[in-house]
Amino acid sequence: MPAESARERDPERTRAEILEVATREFATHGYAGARVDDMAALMRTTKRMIYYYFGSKEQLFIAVLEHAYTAIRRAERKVDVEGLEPASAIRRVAELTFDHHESHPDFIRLVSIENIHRAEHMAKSPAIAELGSPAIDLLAEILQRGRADGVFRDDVDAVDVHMMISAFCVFRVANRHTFGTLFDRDLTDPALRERYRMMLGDMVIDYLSVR
Amino acid sequence: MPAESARERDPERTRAEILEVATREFATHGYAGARVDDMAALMRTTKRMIYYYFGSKEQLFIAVLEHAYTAIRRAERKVDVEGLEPASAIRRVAELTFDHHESHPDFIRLVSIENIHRAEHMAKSPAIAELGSPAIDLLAEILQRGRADGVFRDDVDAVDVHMMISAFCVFRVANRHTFGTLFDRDLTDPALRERYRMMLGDMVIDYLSVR
Amino acid sequence: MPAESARERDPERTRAEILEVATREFATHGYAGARVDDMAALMRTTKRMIYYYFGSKEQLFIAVLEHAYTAIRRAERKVDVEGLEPASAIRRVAELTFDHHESHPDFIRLVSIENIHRAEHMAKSPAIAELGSPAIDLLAEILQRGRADGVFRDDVDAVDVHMMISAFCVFRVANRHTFGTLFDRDLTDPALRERYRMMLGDMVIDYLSVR
Amino acid sequence: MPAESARERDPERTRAEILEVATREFATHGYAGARVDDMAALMRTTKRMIYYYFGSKEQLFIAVLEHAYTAIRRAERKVDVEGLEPASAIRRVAELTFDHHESHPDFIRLVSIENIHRAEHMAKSPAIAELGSPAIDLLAEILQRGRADGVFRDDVDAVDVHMMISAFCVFRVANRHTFGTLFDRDLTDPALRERYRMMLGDMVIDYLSVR
DNA sequence: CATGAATGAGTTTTCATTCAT
DNA sequence: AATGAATGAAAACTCATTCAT
Repeated sequence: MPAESARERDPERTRAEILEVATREFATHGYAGARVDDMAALMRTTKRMIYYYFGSKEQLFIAVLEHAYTAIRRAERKVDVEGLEPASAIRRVAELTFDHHESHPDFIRLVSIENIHRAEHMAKSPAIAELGSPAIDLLAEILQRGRADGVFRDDVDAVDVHMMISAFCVFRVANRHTFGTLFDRDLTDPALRERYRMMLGDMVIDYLSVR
Repeated sequence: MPAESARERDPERTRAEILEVATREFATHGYAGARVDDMAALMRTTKRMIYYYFGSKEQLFIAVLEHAYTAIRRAERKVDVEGLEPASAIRRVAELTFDHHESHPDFIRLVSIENIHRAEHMAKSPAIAELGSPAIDLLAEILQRGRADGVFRDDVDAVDVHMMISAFCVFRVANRHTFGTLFDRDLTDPALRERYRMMLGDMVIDYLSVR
Repeated sequence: MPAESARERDPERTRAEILEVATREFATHGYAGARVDDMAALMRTTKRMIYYYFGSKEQLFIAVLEHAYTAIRRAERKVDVEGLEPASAIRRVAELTFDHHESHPDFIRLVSIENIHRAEHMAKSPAIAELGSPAIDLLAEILQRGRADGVFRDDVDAVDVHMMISAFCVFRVANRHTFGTLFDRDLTDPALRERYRMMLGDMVIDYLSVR
Repeated sequence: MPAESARERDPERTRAEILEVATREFATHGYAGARVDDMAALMRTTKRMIYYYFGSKEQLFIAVLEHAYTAIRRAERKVDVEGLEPASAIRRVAELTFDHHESHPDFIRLVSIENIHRAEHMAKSPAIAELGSPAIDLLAEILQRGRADGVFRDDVDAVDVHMMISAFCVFRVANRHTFGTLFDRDLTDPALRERYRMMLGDMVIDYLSVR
């Protein structure tokens, strides 16, 4: 067994640390604004390792995106709406998205950044495409139930609902800085969290429900 | 009639051209990713003039933000909801935002970019703060009317409604690339435009209306 | 009589103002460090005038030097040592230099700056050469008297004495910053002025006097 | 034996070479007048390395100052006046300063330059402050001996004497260009060196000695 | 696996000077 | 006599990436 030196000899852990630091740096400064040197300075390993494991700044960014999307897809797969009536089920899916974005602001920022770059990096990642979209599948299923029950309108599909939910959740986190500056309201103020969480659910349900 | 020489003597025009090209470049590549050299190459004037008029890349970006926000605030001030009942008035405000974002994708991108930078540039611009928020004022007025008529719920304020509207409009444009890649739906497809425009109005009205 | 516009129509005064501002800026920042733009910003007239009157940054600097040297030579010509015995006369010349340097720190700085540039600008100015050196002439005369009286040593000439005096006076002002930082003594502290003034006189007289 | 390749792998040597070239360039052209590009052109390494090792032009200049002051302080610590009577000891210290300045004109120029900048760079260097002032300590000790012997006046301290010595030595080197131009005497002419060296000693001793 | 040193090509910024009016 | 706009050349500084060990 090798001596426990300061320098890692654990490839998995080294890779994970690079990914973690890179996620933070890309999310904080954007793709072009992030510095490979700065990342290296924040690691126990050296800059050379970033290239050793990931090849280039761009590939590192792609890996960061893959990692972030894998996490949210995993969370989506865990939602359990069994036994819930359609409206409550939709609300639960919406709240899961709300909560995930609340607790993963870096993910939101990475998505904004990737949109600035027209999703060009994501397009290079087969891994992300392969993740599928559990939330869409789930929403589709709930919508169908709701329509069968006659409680949901039938001119809207799962992708639309997902868009509506995401728009609300993403905006609250992604645009909080300009919004807060312009309208003097911190959308992520913990004191307002429950209120916005409920507003989201109401908004989606009110829209979907046949009156 | 003056010859169209390389050497302009029209400061207003020079300034305006710089601002126009800079808006495009910043919107396209982000703050860090935009290149002052590239901007210069796209102008009739030279890079030196950018510094002559704006002092630095950062101040240029601030000027670009000011210009963009001035435009949307001006549009907001022009909305006329006189004679409309509250629900229709709200819908009109929502549609104005929808239309402005539809026709100013660069503005949306600049806002995303500025959020990546935590609104730090905007904070340095007194001009933006002084623009006020005509949309908020207008929404507040309509909401009050609606509540007086007993048709709107009373646990939501103008800033909330503005957020709800903006979230939908901004997301559709700002996140269309990742959304399109992941869910295979182009949110800005002209064929879908009317549908989303109506969805937005319905969403806001359904949410606001007392049942 | 022309209207009293903000813009000068008094060439002499414009020239004088440029020279005054330029002296300050060159003295403050050095030759390379001084900025033509900054000078212009500190004037009532514009940058173009600097070129109109002086042709270039270098010629402006030369004019500044000429102006400064003219002033000290004029002061030197005014010293009156008639009726004073040699030692007192020498002391008076030394004190004149001391006082002039005390009250013209910008001159000292310009001289330091010109030495950094190996006196290359001064060499281009016939005007400075034509000023002569009243102090040297005066010192030569006093030295001769002193030697004739048998009170002064005879292995030293006027240029040496001038050097000795200048070294003391110039160093005190020119090197006060590094000296003050390193040895925690402000050589230009007004409280120490009389002391150093006397030290200078004693030093020169003690050295010159035959024991 | 390693080949003399363009790509050095000897950081100590690289750093030393940068410092050496930078000293020359700053001393020759002043702080603002020195060009980082020019320095790079004079090295085996590239401009990028200057920033790699020193971070900025200013920090490079500070390092140059530190290096220069370290050298003179080291020389001062080596003076040995044991067994010498006070007057001879003082003379030896003065001559050491004279000789060091004679052989380090770049140092003198750097000090002039730093004074043009009001010692602002030096102030940022803790290293320089920590060097202490061996010459002052030594002079203090000799002065005390001389006063105890009744041969030295007692109204002058070590800092004053150091100033007097430095003024003479520094002026001769620092101001030789303007002085030479104006009075047609090259103060650093080798033929005059012994004469000025003796003049300095005489000057200090004559001044200090009780008659 | 791991590393500190090194680098070419670019990136922002500055500056003395000149032009058209 | 005077001016605001304009500029080419150069300056400081940065960055992703690679090399020798």
